[in-house]
Amino acid sequence: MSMTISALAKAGGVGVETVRYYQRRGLLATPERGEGIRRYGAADARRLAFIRSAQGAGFTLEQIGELLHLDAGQDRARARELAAERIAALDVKIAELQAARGALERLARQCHASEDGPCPIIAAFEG
Amino acid sequence: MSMTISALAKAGGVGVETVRYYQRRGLLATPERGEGIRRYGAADARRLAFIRSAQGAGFTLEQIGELLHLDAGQDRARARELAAERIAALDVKIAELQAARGALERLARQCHASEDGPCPIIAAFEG
DNA sequence: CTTGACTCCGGACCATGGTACGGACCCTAT
DNA sequence: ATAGGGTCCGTACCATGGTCCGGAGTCAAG
Repeated sequence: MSMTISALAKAGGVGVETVRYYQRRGLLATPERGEGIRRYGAADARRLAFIRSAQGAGFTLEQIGELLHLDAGQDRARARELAAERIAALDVKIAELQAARGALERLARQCHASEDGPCPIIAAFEG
Repeated sequence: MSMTISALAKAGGVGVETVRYYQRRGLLATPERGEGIRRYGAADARRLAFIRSAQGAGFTLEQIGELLHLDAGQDRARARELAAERIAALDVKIAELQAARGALERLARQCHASEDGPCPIIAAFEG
């Protein structure tokens, strides 16, 4: 079960350059090249999936690096701490976005309702 | 009611350099300097507030520039279009963040519950 | 009328997360 | 064995949204 870098990239849904970038960042290992080309395995694919998944949860690559170096259970307290921080940050962000969404929707409706005078969408932000 | 650039920046809760950056981007006007220093007025402050506010709603500076050039009611259809696009994008983003939050919280609880074996927070992302 | 703070301006620099380039090498099918 | 694609690697570049720098000019208080 060994892949080339492009197979790994495809498996992770990223470009080859992105894999190489993650290697430079220390997020993915760079296997030895045994007289030829580097070969990647299932562990690399899982790690890449982890990175994309954690990224989807809003972790930065730096935080993901830390998570990765926590090395599966060695420091669960720290992992939980990072998770808690992230949850709090997500709560703030979600609330912000919901507020923005509500405001925008209200404005779009107002704009639709009155065809004359200044556009409420533009006017409203100025307050 | 005239301000210096730093008063304007302070009023908008940004740094002087940010004001100057917005001027370069064409988001804020650069008043004439009548034999001396540039002076800013309430209109500039409102415009700056608009920018920050729209930014809070997730618009990029480029989109804000477009909004601004729509010039208060000249093209309400386009303004509504931009708002609708933004609302849709916000919905997607909010859903993503909520999913991430749920997953993280579940994992943190699991991690707390079982002190041995691999840390679920780390293990889970690998799926 | 000098001193210290503020302003002006162009250009360089920063962080984040990649993406592209180019020459050398390797691998596989024909 | 040779053509084509894929890989390797360093380096440069990209977009976004700023942030800082240095030298010259300006302004207000003492």
